[in-house]
Amino acid sequence: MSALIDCFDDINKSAPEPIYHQIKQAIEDRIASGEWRAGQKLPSENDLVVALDVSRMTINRALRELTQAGLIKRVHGLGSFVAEQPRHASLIELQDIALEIENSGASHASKVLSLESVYASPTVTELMQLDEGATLYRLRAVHYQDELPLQLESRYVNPAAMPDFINQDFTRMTSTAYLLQQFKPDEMEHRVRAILPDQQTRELLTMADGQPCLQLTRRTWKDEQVVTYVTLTYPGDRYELGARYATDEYQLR
Amino acid sequence: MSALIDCFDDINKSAPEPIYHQIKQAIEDRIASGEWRAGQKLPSENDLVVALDVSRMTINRALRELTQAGLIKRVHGLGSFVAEQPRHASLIELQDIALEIENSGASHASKVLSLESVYASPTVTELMQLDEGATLYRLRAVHYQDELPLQLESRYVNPAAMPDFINQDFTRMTSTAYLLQQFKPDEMEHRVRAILPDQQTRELLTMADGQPCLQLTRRTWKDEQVVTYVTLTYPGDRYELGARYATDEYQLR
DNA sequence: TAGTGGTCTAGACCACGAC
DNA sequence: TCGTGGTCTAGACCACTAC
Repeated sequence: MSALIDCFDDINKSAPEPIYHQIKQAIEDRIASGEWRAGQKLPSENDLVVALDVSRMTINRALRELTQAGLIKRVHGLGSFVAEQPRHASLIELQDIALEIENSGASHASKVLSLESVYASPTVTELMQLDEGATLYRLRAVHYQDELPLQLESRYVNPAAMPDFINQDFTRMTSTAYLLQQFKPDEMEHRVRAILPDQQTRELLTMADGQPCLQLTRRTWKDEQVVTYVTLTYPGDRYELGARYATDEYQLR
Repeated sequence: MSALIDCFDDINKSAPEPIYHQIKQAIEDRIASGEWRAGQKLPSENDLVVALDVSRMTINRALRELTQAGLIKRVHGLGSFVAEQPRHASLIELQDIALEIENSGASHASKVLSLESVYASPTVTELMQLDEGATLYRLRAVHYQDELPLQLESRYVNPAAMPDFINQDFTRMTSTAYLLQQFKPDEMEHRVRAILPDQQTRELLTMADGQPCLQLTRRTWKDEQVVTYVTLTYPGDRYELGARYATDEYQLR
């Protein structure tokens, strides 16, 4: 067990970051990197108390929150284990389309249709809580899964929050990857609809006549400000959104 | 402040239910009942320590988890407050369609098309993790918003988990309300698609030709067992799914 | 019986917000 | 300055699991 514990050298008790948070992060990293595999037993709370020289309550909080996040499973009397299935929850998580496609074993490519500065329409002004006459960055792009178009992205970005957005090369990195690297949203809103695409959308997604699209719109906030408003349109016969999770983490009504 | 606190008489330290959980429940109840309104200040942790005669760590855990659940907001140095907007998150929460419709100010009605015991098809057998040749309860119903059909419900229920399901009168209570009253799911899975409805579905939902449907399928687990598998089909032009939430509560990747 | 996690206590120090 | 929440400690008792 000591080999598992040695790697916690990076806990710094005098850092501004709370200790329980450092512990969570360290464990998350080890699971994400594959160093700790699904089903593997974690060090016990007492092991960690000794190894890290912190109180058991602190360890307990870190492990409890990891359980709530679905990363580990705990069994009373037995121990803590890396969770079997990392839940896939694209409905409620921000996931980079490129990663999503590549994780499924396919190859991702994208084509930027336009990246420009535009005046906000009244609708967008309201949705993004802007002042009248504001300018916005607008990106339109198509994402391909193995040569087949899978997603049409139409994104507005608030220049006040992301001034460099317009200078990026989004053929090299997706807009989602760029934005996630720039900020962590405080709040998100998702809406999902079934629509009939207009002719342009149908052509961009190479869809047959009469086929429906799944359309997801998302707004994200940072510091009470709408940073980005994006509409993602998918061919109905090639894509579905999904989410699976333990219900402890959510409020039922 | 004492008036706020008096109502916590129902905390029982020797009950099997953990104290922090009883406190959470008591506060949830008061918010749900409207007794505590949005924006209202809660008693401070120290107030509650004195009033309930429990340790501050216990109070803190209850309030912290309520914060994670989005029911209250806490401001360092200021206090705890009932959250402004009860998030609407029908994408990730189980919500009774009748309540959802009535909360929007419309009237709800439903028609039961069939409620019967059937042999599980191979597909359903796999989706519900059953043994071959198992029998299931199946409910088909249409839900109306102000006379206009809004949802077609096609539900399979595991009789091993819910033996009395087939004896209920689902014209008086929705299946969701019944099931939520019977159990709290451990785990849920959602999938969302855009589809073209078949003719029967189109007629049941009184939809125009060529219009798409939004289709949500959901499986819920209790004790490692699939309890119910439901397909909810909505007219694409009359319904959208939505969710808004603080991102603290979720894992980003 | 020994090891595990679940919960709880009674203190403590600190940073933040309002005054 | 005072009251607030954020975090942490060093113990404790208990229930569960495996042996």
